[in-house]
Amino acid sequence: MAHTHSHEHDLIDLRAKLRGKDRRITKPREEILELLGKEDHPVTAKFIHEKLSGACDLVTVYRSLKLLESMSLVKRFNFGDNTARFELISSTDHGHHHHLICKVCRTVVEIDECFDPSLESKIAKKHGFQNVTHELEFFGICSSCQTP
Amino acid sequence: MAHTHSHEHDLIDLRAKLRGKDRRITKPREEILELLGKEDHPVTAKFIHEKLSGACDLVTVYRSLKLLESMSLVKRFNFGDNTARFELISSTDHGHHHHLICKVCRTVVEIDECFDPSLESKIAKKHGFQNVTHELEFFGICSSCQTP
DNA sequence: TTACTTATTGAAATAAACTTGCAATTAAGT
DNA sequence: ACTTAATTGCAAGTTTATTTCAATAAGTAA
Repeated sequence: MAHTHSHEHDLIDLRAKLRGKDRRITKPREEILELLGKEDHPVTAKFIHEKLSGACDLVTVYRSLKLLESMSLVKRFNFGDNTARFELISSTDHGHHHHLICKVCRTVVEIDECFDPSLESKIAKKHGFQNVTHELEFFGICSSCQTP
Repeated sequence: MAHTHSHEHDLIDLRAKLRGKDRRITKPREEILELLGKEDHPVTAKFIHEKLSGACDLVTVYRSLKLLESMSLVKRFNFGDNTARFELISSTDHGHHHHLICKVCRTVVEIDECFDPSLESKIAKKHGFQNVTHELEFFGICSSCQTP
């Protein structure tokens, strides 16, 4: 999904959001954003660090991702393996979409479909919650991993 | 959901599933199952260990939970905080249900509702996946934590 | 019951993901 | 260019979970 909008635009976003906030545009932040712009699926902090091969410390990757997440430029996903994965938030879906993950080879497919939003408002109303969102991931066995 | 069936029944399940499998019924396994039978929401391994206060080692809790999960007696959930939570699988929903979690106080509500299963089969078919399941959790702000 | 076999446990060490403290660095305003 | 404070790198520390291995105990058979 990340590839659906240019990373020039992400950098503009970054600059706009940082301006007048006692925050700075730094090389690591730009590089991480640029890398995420080229990835089609959520990636781990470790992956980013390795891809950037020494451009910055792993600690800086963690810190930058946390900042970018707090600025709604990046979204954190959880595929149930105790490792956070990060994806650029696209302007088309505002970061709200899901994934289909192969339980065998861990291949990831981006999913556009979602259930009807009325389910969410129904649940919110029933339990007196506000600002209800959801995290949804699908798991299965991809065609390559199916035993005939 | 766990409280919807008696833990006597879980122990029968445990014995039945372990029988003739080179596996043994042990005190830690029985105690963990019994404890889970009393909990209404998923709990962490650490929580179980503390509640059992020295009855067994934390390592044994991890190992037992893994075994119970592999025997489909217990289900693992992920609330996005990099800590696995475990819940007894009830006979009514076979462990398939979801949660609504308050982002502020982390209160958990068990949710019976789910979206139409046709979405899942549609996604499976579209991408050539088999045995597609999903993990879904809702997040929001509970009535107590809403600022007026 | 007792003896035997081996699954299971506890304790310590290890692994992996992530965070924190602090001195050195560097972005950005004047 | 100078100054200030946000940011980085490095080392050390946390937290969650796994592995190794000798000691223990569950199940079986005599």
